Amino acid sequence: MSNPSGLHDHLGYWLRRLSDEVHGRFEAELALHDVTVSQWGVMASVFHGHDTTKAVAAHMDIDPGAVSRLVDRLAAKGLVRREPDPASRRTVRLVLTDQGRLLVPELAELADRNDLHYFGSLDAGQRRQLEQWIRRLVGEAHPAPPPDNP
Amino acid sequence: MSNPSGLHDHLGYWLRRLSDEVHGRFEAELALHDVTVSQWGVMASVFHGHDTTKAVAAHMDIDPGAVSRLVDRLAAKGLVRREPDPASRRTVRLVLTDQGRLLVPELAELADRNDLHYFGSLDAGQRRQLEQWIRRLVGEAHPAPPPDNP
DNA sequence: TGACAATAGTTGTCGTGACAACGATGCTGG
DNA sequence: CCAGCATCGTTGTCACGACAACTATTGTCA
Repeated sequence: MSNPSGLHDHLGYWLRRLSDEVHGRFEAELALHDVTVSQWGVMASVFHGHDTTKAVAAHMDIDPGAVSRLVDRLAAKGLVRREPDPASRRTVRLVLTDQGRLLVPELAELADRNDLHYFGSLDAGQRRQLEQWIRRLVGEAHPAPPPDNP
Repeated sequence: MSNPSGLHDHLGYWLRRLSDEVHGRFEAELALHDVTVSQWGVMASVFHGHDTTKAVAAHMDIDPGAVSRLVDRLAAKGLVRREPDPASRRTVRLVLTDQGRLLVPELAELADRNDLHYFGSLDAGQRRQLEQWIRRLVGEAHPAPPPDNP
């Protein structure tokens, strides 16, 4: 037995490895549309009704600061717009431009295909099992942060 | 059915999510020793005989450029040294300092515990199954780049 | 109501990793 | 032998995400 343990002895390493690969391939596909994976995440979030910096950050599980800068880049490409919220001057409403809205289904298609490309070799049951494990493990270690109750 | 698909509909998303969490918690543990996860990766690699920029990059599956900068930071902390290779002036030998070598087993211990913290709720069989799937999926999409045959 | 706390968003700074360009060195075949 | 190619390492540049500090606003409660 090799003491101390090495990189490859940890599931965490293989997890990152697979995650990076899936991400990397998707990134390459999206590049043809001049969009990154994270940027797609923002667009998809807004499309599905998470139209605020905070909401997008929560949905994507990343930092609001990161979202802010992602929106900067999407705005520069004319895919997303920031609009004032009539109800509060503190919040910013995120809106897809026409161009952006048209792009979303196309990119979602790519996302679906990418998922299938990587997990297609598992049968439906295995895939369900894998997803179930992952979703269970996610958050299991959380001290359960209370969700925003509006 | 919601057309188009959203973020959470993809296994790739949950994979990244779990990977980030495992990584994030480990990062916090390592921070007490003033080391990052990637930096630990380099130290562990060197400890186990991958004592070259290229070798470390291959072992960690990241860019050689990234390794170079990680070594910069580790060198600044006095954990790793760059030494000339007697056999070739083109290669750089990476060496753990005494301080660095002493740290490795301690950090490996943390890595082990972190893995257990996240995957400990799966029984041994499930854990084996999960690792087997992940390792199979990694590289399955590769066009199989020929490894360096020395 | 008016001070104080909480919240939304942005920005500064850091470490990371991909990709590409580059310089230095080593290798190989004519 | 040496011209040209391959390889190693480093560096420039970009996008990303964490954390923290800060501004502007909104909410609370005494």
